[in-house]
Amino acid sequence: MTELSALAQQFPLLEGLDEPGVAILSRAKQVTLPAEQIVFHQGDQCSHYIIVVSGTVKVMGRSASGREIVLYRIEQQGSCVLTTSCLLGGEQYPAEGITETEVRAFLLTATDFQQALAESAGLRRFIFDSYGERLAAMIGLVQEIAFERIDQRLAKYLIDHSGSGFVLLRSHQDIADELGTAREVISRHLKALEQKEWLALSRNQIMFLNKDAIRVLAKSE
Amino acid sequence: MTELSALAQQFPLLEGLDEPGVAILSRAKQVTLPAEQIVFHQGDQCSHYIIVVSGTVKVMGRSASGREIVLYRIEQQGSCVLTTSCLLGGEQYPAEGITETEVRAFLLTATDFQQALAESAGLRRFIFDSYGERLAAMIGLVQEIAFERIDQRLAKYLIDHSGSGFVLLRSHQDIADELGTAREVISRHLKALEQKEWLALSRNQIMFLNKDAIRVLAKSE
DNA sequence: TTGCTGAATGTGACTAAGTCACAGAACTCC
DNA sequence: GGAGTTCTGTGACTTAGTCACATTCAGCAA
Repeated sequence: MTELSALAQQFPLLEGLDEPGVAILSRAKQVTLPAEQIVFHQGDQCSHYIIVVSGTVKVMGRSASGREIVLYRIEQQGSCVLTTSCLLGGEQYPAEGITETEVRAFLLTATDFQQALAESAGLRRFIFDSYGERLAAMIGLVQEIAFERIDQRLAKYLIDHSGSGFVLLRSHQDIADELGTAREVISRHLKALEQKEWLALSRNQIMFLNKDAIRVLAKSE
Repeated sequence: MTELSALAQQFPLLEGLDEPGVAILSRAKQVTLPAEQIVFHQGDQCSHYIIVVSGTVKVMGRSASGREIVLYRIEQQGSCVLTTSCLLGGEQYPAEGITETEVRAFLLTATDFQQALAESAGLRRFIFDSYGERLAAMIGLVQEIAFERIDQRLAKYLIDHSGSGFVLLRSHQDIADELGTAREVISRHLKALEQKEWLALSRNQIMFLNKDAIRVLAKSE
């Protein structure tokens, strides 16, 4: 319980959480996972419900031919997972989860999870919100893949993953895996942007020369 | 209430539903929508939670250039919607819903919906299950679009939408809109299948000559 | 029956994306 | 400073998507 209250500072969910919710969370197992750790495989049975306290978990799909695509991220400060559907439906994970950073998380058993849904309005709300965000994001992703051009999606990626910086340290393969396409495709588009003098490329590094132009490309095309 | 019990026969959810659940559903507005009716637009605010009793609602996205893709269907006998996330988060629909057949449905207000979550284990279970199925289906769809070839997806479509019959009445445009691609692409692939003598094509009609071959194509390729 | 109209389908030419098979560069670690 | 690994570049080719039409078909009206 002291540990819980230590967490509260960095974990807004806990602040003002109702009594039953606190009780359930204090029963939960707390785990710390190192970076690059596989949290669940495609095809695994789910056994626990995960609430991420800090760090990020990347959820991705993999094709037979070895291509990958990032479906979404379970982000720092609170979101949760598709564990839900598996847990309740007893189904298998349709995707793979990998920590990107060190991750601290709560693990709830199926029973505790059901109880959380039944008894804690706060947790219920939290779980539903995460679920909803995820579904909306997936709908957006489907439309992006189906309708948008790679150069625009690439621009969006560059903007989203560079924050306010002017250098992005990432290999072409990393980017291809995020967007669900082939490395060559990314290499060629990056090269085209370099020829426009919007970027400067070197091994594992992309430097922005004209970030505004990229930003415009990311918006509408 | 008499009306409710009349529904119970065809609507498994009601059978054995707990007391609070029945109370909430009996307060719900029941509506009947004609076929081809728009249920919600992309960008609409959500105001109600929908539970479909009979008929199907098709949920689809639309691109700037006019292409469409079917995200999923809200099916006969019970499933529900992404209304959930909008309702709770006060967000907008990221997609468009259209009835494919005449549809009978319950509409719950946001308040009743919250109450259903809090008080009825049966409804909560129902809502969560639908949610989970949907999310899993969307994850599958992302991977299908990102990784699978059109001919395989087309074959899958033909098999899934023809049931046990040997004729499918559908235009090429309809199929393209379902799969999120262009009509010409579908026309060409269908023609290729006709040349293999697996199909016979005529206006608005596809006849199977070798359904097993199509079935094989749908599986692995 | 004929002719009109709108919807559905066919086709060629072209651009974009994805695959395959390498070649070459750049880093890491003895 | 090699050796091995990872990353990037490139050409040739297949598949998918776009564009601009031509053609065909069904239904209806004259």
